Amino acid sequence: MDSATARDQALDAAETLFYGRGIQSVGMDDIRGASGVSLKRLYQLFPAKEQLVEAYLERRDVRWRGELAAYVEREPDAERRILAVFDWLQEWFGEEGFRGCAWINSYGELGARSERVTGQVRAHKAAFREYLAGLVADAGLPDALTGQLYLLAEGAMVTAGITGDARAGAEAREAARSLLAAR
Amino acid sequence: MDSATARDQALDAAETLFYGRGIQSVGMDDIRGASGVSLKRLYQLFPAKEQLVEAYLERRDVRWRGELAAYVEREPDAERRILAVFDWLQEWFGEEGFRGCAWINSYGELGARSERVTGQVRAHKAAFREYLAGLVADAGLPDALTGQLYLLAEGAMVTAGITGDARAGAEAREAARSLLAAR
DNA sequence: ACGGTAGGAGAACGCTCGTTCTCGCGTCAA
DNA sequence: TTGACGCGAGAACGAGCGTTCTCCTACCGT
Repeated sequence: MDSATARDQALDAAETLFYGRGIQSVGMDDIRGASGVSLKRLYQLFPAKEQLVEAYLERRDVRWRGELAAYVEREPDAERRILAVFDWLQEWFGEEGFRGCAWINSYGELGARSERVTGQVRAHKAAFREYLAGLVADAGLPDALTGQLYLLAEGAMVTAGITGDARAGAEAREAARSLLAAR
Repeated sequence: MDSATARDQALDAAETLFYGRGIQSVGMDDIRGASGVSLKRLYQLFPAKEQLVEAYLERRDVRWRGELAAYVEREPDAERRILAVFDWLQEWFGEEGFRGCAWINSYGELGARSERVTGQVRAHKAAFREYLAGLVADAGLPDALTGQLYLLAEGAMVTAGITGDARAGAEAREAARSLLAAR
């Protein structure tokens, strides 16, 4: 097995386990068992657990935002694209194994202890907000809407995670529609 | 020192440390050091750490909702009371040592592992939502608004926690005002 | 005064887990 | 063929921590 595939398998296992059970309750040995990558190899690829955590969050960030953008781009109308964000969230909430936003959860778990994790969470959230800002600008809407839509999305993610109920997505979409209609 | 004050001091220390540094990174020994309550006494009062965590969340829940309600009640107008919720959130966000919502953070840290913590988080959020529902009903507004306002509040809490910026409170208040005006 | 009990300080125990080390095997170049 | 090397399996090490135990002191009723 070459380094690249070992890295991929390690990250696949890390993502499944960290997201599903939390970061602190997953040991490096669990990663080894789930990935088939030996401890020695794991520590060659990621000299410490924290770096595996960072790599997990980074790879997930790229994929998460990519999937969102791909979904939203299927909608041609600029204003409807904003609502498509909430449609996508709702679909995500309904997925098997959904356990809330990985970054919000990671922040709750490690934000007080790891600067690097906090940095990654902030970067991810800033990127998502920037993405929303772009959609708002493309629709010719005032930038003040961005923060409001962003808060709705965050509220929906955290609520869907805690209650396990995808209804939060629909409520957020409704609220977003009201805000768009009001301005 | 009698049992009641020992319990109070233990809970005071638990609240400061658990909220400020996360639950898992605070040991029972830290609680002892910060509270002055011996380990033996701690384990008499709370037979396991998880029960101290539960007691911490429960006491904080009562106080948090009490303070919110006391603040909101100072506003006589029913509709403005809803906005007062967001004013209160913003003041909270600006407080020294604010580190986000204790329940959201606890859920991120322990939600995947502790049924009881998950239960407490859900109960707290349900109670907050119910409180909002009461304000909405008192103002003669449609109940559909409740969920939307709730999501704004949750989004503001999680965002203020992650960014450390109280601006989220003002944005949420603005969004709430729009939603109230639209209906 | 004195035996008994509660409580404090902190050592001890056992487990988990991040990280490193050992050992043995297979591979490959010379 | 052989010796160096890479790698996997898993033991080992050391720290942290939840929980319990030991020992000693102080106070209580009689």
